[in-house]
Amino acid sequence: MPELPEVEVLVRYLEPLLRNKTIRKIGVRRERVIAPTSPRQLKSVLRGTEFAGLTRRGKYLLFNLRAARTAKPFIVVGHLGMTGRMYLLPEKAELPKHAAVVLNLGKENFIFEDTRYFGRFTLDTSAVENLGPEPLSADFSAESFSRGLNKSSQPIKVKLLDQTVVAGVGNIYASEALFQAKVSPKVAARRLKAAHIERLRQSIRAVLTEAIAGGSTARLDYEGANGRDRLFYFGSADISVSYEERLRVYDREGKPCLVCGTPIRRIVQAARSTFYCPNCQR
DNA sequence: CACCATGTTCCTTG
DNA sequence: CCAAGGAACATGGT
Repeated sequence: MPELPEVEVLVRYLEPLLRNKTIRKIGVRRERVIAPTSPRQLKSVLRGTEFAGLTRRGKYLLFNLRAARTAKPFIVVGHLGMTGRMYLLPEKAELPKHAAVVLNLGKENFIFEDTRYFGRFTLDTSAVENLGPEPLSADFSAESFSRGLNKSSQPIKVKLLDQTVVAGVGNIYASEALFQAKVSPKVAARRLKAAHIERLRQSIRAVLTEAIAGGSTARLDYEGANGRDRLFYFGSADISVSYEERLRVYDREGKPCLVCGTPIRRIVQAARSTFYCPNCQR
């Protein structure tokens, strides 16, 4: 699931479901995802606390909690890694195979499921402190973006994945933004002209904004153990258009560019796939 | 068996 | 100390 738009959609979906609920029991089924917090530490800190709110920073979820008695606020940092999901299930429902953390809220359980266990649900907030500006905020200015790029010899596509330059862009939307801006993924970040940087900045914003409006990309529904779908589509988000259809270049190797018809190319940069149109992006 | 996957961190090298 | 490149993490799909 995880780039900024998917996390944003998830946060909006979960926030009203969690607000004011009390954590009664904490189950840690995979210690790696809470590291460096220990299971006993997590349990002693979380037990009896209430969800005060849920926000997002880059691809991270920030669970704002307050101790019931003292009302002392603190934060749990969540991250979905590559395959993480978060949702509620009835207390009696069978837990999914890869449930990493389970919080009992009374009649329902909050589930953090992650097949690859690359995600996080931890008291350690250090990862969030090194993030660059939020791409949809005024902090992500032309000056800030230029500063983030102008010293780097790395290809711009690779640099867009650097979360200290701008927070929340991942492998899919990096290709999408470059395609929309008509910027080659291969050009060294420091070689980009001001006009290109500005076009790319606007495209990053547009692509992320559109994806949030689209509701979600990867599906947020959970397939129950018995094969029945438990739907986790949210609100009035329009899901009539599929994930693949909303992406204009990602995963379209060999298919015609939607602008000029040239076959889309796939290359590997920093061990990740990049998709681009060799004609439009130069 | 081979290769691919929405991410981050750690280690090495220069 | 910094930048860059690559491996590692862990599981599943095709």
